[in-house]
Amino acid sequence: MATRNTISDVAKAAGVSIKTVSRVLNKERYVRQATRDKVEAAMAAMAFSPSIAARSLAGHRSHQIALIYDNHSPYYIHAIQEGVWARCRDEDVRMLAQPADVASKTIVAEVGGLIDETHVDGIILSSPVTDCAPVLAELERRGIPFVRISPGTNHALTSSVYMDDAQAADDMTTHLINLGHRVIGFVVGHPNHMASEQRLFGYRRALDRAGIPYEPGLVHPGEFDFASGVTAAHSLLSYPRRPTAIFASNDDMAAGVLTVAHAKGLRLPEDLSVAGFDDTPLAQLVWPPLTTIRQPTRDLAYAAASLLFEKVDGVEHRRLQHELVVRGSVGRVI
Amino acid sequence: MATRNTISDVAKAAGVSIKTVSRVLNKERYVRQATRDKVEAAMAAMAFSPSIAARSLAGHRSHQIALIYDNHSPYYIHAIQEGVWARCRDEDVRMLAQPADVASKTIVAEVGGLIDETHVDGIILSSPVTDCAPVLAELERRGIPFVRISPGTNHALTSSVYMDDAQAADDMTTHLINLGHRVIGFVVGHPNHMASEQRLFGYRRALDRAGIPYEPGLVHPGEFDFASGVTAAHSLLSYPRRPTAIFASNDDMAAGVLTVAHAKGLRLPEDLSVAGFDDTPLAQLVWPPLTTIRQPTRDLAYAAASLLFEKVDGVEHRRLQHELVVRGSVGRVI
DNA sequence: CCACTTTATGACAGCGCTGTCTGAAATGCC
DNA sequence: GGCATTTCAGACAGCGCTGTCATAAAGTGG
Repeated sequence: MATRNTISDVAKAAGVSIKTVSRVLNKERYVRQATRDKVEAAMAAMAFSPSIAARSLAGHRSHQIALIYDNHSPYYIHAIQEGVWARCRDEDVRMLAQPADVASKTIVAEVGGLIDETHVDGIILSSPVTDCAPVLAELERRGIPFVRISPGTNHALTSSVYMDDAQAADDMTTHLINLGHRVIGFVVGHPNHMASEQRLFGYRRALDRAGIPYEPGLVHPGEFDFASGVTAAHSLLSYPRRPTAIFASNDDMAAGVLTVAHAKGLRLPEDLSVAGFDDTPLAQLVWPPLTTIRQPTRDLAYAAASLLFEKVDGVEHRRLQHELVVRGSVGRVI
Repeated sequence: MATRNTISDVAKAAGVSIKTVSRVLNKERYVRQATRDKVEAAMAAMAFSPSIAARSLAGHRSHQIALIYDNHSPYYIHAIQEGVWARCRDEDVRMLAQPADVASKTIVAEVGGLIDETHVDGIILSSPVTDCAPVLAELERRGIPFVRISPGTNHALTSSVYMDDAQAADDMTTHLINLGHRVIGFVVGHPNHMASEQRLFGYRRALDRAGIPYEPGLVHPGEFDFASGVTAAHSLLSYPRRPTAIFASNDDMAAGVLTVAHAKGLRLPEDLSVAGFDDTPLAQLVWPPLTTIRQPTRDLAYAAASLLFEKVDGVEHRRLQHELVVRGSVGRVI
């Protein structure tokens, strides 16, 4: 096992001082182009990669950021990780992916420990950690920069990226209404997620605008997972005023609705239209493929990382556009 | 922003030297219980977390390991990350999740850079990085410990955890044969993954044993994604000797087959039985739910991390058991 | 009771970088 | 040309820990 290459080795090879190597590494000013080239050639020749440990210890930066999430949808996490990671890669920064549990009493200690241990330069929070008050307070207390992805609360607090969940749910509901549906079931999302409320709000707003009275019996709680979609579907399909369409707050729950409909021998979408939300890959893996809302998850994550790196003065909120994706699971009412 | 707590602060608070604090931190011998208690109380009181940077720089360990993957199934990655992460947590070690691209020419440089930058103590490779020869050579050259999850090659090289893909595919094929199927289509997995060959091998072995001749026209290439399942299904279902069952090498492709079958108006499983592999959550989100092979992904990852931490002398290969999961997508031939 | 081992603690260097300070060379301006 | 300013490069301390070595206290055996 060869011993590690250090900037001293690079300096020796390039015939400069270690400080000059450090300058090149950090893209600082005041290095002649010729010197810079020499140093870069030396680094390339010995495949030098600087020690993050030494850099964090000596300097003010660690070249690392953390992504904290507590979400049980693998698709969502995967997209979020991918987006943040891609942006980090551009910036030569390492991403630490950190699962957490917002329900745990030790979450603040865990986040604090993470920061102390790793010296991360900044943090990206994804929903629902975005709305975990103790965590937010701790981050503020420490003065560490952070950006939130799709937060539900305290929009003025810090930078964030988001999409308009209410408008998206409104769009979908309106789409259903335009196709003739008047009795539309709705499956609410997980209560931990603020987006759940937003989506419900959008559903109600669209009904209001169309002059369709809101009917609590048509709204069923859920938890963003397949099983709760199944439960909700059973309940909604046995409601006296049986819905001609069910709009689930995410694709997993919509898949649950689909399964129940299949099991009951309903023809889709003739007997029942089903709409989802998120446009996860799952939406195209079920039958019929789901009409859903495309949530730009990966792009939200990418934008969040951008915001963090740009160290925007003050606070910036960047909204990304959703999109109604029409597939086969929703049809005109007969 | 309070300035960081260091072991000097802890030492002062506990009335001992920093070295003693270090000893407690590292669970070294030669610290009296009373002293240990004092130090631990002081650490708890100030919520002290040691700097990984300082520890890696000063010592031989970094308390970090890396998980390298190149897999496009979010479910798989999620399960792998979860398993490794859980084991790391027990050990107070940080997991760095690192995506990679086995097809890239720079992958060796990237892995090398990761090691140099982060000083990781060990590495876990998941398929197909497990079989990327240049990466394996580089790790060997550096003498860094690593464990492979479900490798397809060089079983003698280093420790690994795996399941018996061939036997699992054999089990599934035999299950289909037992239900009366004689014309069984097979969708092969991604050529980068050695498991693909294994599964094909198991399929052929089961046919052989049952005395059913192997028919190349019933085997179609795939890439482990939904789209290739669709393509394969179109091809297989228009084959002159139309199969009564299609066995796809993973659930995503099986979902593709299902979709085509629905689109063609086939009744499932009466007109066509469809089997998957992996038992990802997806298997239960489609209709009919997939008969598939449960792959203990999370447990494989957990076991891999265990193997890494146990620093087993020499090489150990730990096999985990698969399971045939019977659901509604496979039926008796009529 | 003394030499010897085992247990328990501390002093101090140094890991590989960056920040600060200092000084020399190059450049601009009248 | 002379002086201020900008550009470029190096010396050196020190970040927060661990490894090594030194030293002290406590046990052990004849």
